[in-house]
Amino acid sequence: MLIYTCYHLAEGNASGQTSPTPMFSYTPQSLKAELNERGWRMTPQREVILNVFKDLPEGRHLSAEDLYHLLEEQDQGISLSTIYRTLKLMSRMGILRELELAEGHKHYELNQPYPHHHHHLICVKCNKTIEFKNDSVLKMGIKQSEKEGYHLLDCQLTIHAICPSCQRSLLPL
Amino acid sequence: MLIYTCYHLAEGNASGQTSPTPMFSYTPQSLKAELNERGWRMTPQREVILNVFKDLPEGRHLSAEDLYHLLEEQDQGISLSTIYRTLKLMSRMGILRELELAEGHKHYELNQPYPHHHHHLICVKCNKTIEFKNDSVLKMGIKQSEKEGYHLLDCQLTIHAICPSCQRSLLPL
DNA sequence: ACTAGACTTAAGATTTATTCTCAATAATGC
DNA sequence: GCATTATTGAGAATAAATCTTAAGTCTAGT
Repeated sequence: MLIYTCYHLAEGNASGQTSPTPMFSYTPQSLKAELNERGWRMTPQREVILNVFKDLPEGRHLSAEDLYHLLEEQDQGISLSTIYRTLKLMSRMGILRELELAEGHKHYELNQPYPHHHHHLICVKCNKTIEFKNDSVLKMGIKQSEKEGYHLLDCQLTIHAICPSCQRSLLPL
Repeated sequence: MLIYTCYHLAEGNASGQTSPTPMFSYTPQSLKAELNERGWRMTPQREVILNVFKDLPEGRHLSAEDLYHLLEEQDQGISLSTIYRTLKLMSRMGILRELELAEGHKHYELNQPYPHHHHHLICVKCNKTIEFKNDSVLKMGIKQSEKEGYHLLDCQLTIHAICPSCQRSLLPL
């Protein structure tokens, strides 16, 4: 069920790993399998949330509130506590990545493997965000975590900067 | 007063830039100069906070609360609002970098230029954090922000992973 | 299938980091 | 020096995220 793993990029994939494979494309079935393996359970809520992220167009990401309202509109309402718990769970499993983009709250997106894996360039003034890809960054993340014996979940290069139009603007900060 | 700028790493430094130089070593004097240039003011509180970070050993980083208590102990107490305002200001100026390490709150450290610039590998279970250096990541950050015409402030590769001992542990999540 | 037991959910209260408000203070430019 | 205006301090206010608890539901084992 392993579709693309980012390890394809690594030279000496030291695999043999039994623990969850990072940056892997999940289906409801594989999610259930992995949850059960750890004594956890699949629930309709978890499936709904996984599917929302799988259907999200590339480059879209959601906050907990966003997801809550989106599901409410679709009459698939899930409580906010469950949303928060599930986002955290799926991030820790490597299914979602937690993004710290604009101020104040986290956003989530599917943790896509190579070649969809990408990074963010953020304007600290207007919060405009540009996504960009860079395979060598991912390679270095893999190398570094292997070197320390860590099991990679996510690897993101975040660049804080000031965009051209904000450089021109006279607004403070 | 420019000591090291990370642009030394870049090939075609397109400088001529008048706006604040990123990843530059600040002194109270240069901070005052830059504040005044923008119509802002130097204050004793800002100087105290800058100095705390300059005196911090490499690898140490502080939360707003940490800084508040540290200054309280040194009888240089500064109000929490001012702490928060100053940390944000200095991050936006590129003096400090905002780190999203453990859960729940931000940490700050001096935004050191090459060759002190570094990244973080974080265990999502125990929050153990390893710093590592990688010049090419910085180079790519510079390249990417130049390409988009952004003015670089900070560039950090954050790797979320599970450390060896947490891989062995049976604890949930 | 059925059942027991453990995990999960919903709802709302609660916590905690961070921002906001506003009067008093102090840095800056003239 | 002085007027102007940014900044501070104190506490109130906000907002994201977590916790609590009872009720519901998934899973493994019979």
